[in-house]
Amino acid sequence: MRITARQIEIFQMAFRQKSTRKAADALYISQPAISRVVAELEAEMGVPLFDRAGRKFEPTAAARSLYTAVQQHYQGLGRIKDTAEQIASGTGGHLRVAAVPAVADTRVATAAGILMAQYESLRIDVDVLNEQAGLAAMREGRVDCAVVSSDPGDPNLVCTRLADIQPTVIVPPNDPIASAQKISPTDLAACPQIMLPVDSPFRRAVEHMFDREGVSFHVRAEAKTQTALVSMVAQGAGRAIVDEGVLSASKETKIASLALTSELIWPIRIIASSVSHNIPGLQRLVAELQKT
Amino acid sequence: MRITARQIEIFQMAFRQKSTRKAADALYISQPAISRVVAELEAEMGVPLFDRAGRKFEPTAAARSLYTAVQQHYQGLGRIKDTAEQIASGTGGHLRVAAVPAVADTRVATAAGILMAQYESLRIDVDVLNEQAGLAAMREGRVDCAVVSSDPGDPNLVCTRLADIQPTVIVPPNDPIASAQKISPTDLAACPQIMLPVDSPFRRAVEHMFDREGVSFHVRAEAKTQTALVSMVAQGAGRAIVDEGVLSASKETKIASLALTSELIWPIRIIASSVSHNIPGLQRLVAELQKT
DNA sequence: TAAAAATACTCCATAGGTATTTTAT
DNA sequence: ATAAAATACCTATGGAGTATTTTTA
Repeated sequence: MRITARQIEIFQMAFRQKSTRKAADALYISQPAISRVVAELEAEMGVPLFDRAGRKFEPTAAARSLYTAVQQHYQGLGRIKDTAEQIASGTGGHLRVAAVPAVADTRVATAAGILMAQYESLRIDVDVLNEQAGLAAMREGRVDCAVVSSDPGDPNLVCTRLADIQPTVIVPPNDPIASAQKISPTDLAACPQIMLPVDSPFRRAVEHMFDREGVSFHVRAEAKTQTALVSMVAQGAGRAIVDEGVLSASKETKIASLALTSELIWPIRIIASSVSHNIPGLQRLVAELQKT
Repeated sequence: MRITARQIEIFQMAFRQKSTRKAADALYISQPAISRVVAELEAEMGVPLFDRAGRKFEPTAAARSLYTAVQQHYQGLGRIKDTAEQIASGTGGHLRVAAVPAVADTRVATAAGILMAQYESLRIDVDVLNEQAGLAAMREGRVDCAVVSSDPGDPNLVCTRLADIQPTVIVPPNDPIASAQKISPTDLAACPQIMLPVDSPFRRAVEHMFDREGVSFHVRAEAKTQTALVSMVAQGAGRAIVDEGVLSASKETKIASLALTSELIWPIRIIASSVSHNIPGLQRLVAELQKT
């Protein structure tokens, strides 16, 4: 038995209208087309679907049964079309993002949250992976894009630079330097720092700054994410350098923030395959990340 | 956006196989056909679905999103085809039957029960309507067939005669005649009868028998269905003439049954429009009713 | 006789095929 | 050099149209 989508659509309308003429008008096709397709379907099933006694066109019991089944099981291509349109507009679908610890739970999570709040049927999973792991996950197809710091320079990958991170020093409120506006790396290094793990590019950027200034520092503790860093500082565990963005993301009040006198440039980039890059959902995410 | 069922089917396979070649083999069509249809779908959506870096053919994030949606919302025509096959074989669908009181809750209900037990997806609704009401319901399309006694002789209707009802006299066990084998209408009329309503053809058949024998009878009570008749007799309320079939259908033990010395011929027929008559589900019902 | 469905035919859009080219292992 | 995908081109099926016939209210 060979049943086509068109046959079902025409059958549905014929059943509802109980007339080939009306069904034809409703579907903007000719009356003989309805006649033909319904006859075809009947021949295919070997069962009469309409009773053409006189000039009537009444559904039989078989037609009612079929119609019920069609209503239950066949939303047709309508749903698919809707979903396809959402995917095409970037307002639907499922994106998997890898992000380095420095931004995963702040900028990326915020952007993902904003988009998901805005678009009901959009899903964005954020995975916290360091730079190498993130790029590896992308190549293995486990994520669709990766937010990292350095440009891998792979011609197959599209690399978009987002707003640079603005580093801020955070200290507990009772810290002697809490009331200052700015702080130099030398002053900062007087106390041990709470830092991200050594494999974090942001950690390396911080280390590089201290090196440049000829200042040595001590590690008080390590935390895996920026928010963990903030929590530790809020508990009075010590000082840390974080992305400015984390302060707006966290509701923590028991911290003071100061600017650094020395420049600490740490770019963030989003990497995707040149093909995936064109996917509207991803473009929306990039746009959202660039707003900050 | 114009998406066809074929595009979705081909996309599904291409996604699963991650290869145009393998998808082509799986669908028994040529490789270029896959290439073309996938390219078409991408053009239609304006979104790349596969990453053809090198000679790879890897689904993009958009493709995964679309595939998930397709899996969730599109069983395609498969389900419809299955249902259509069930309707075509008479093992599925929905039949609405009108039946006169004499047989509704006995023969018809039994046949419907047997078929529904046998075929999970077959539904048979039985409505108890007298002859005129049943035929009217059929003409108005409220039922698909009617089980009645007389042949309406309408050329648009197909009338199939089922096995005639075998009338039996039922009496309470303590009735003086309970131990007899046969009973004459005259003996029967000595006590008042419990009967079906006057509009029942079976009631008229019984009345006709008494008339023919020149015997007058009294009505002790009226009951709407055969099983109600049986219950009343079992409680000792009096005697009744019923269809033999009701005895096998009811589990009532507190009754005795006797044959009649006089003939009481009461045919039953099933009526359907000449078109509905060809519906396999109905034919199965007729076959089941004829077994008795 | 008018309205509804069926039939006869014609056409063309497209799904699919074959042959070939391109590209990356 | 080979395997995979894309491209070019051709064909045939069937979906849909117009014109017409049949049938019954």
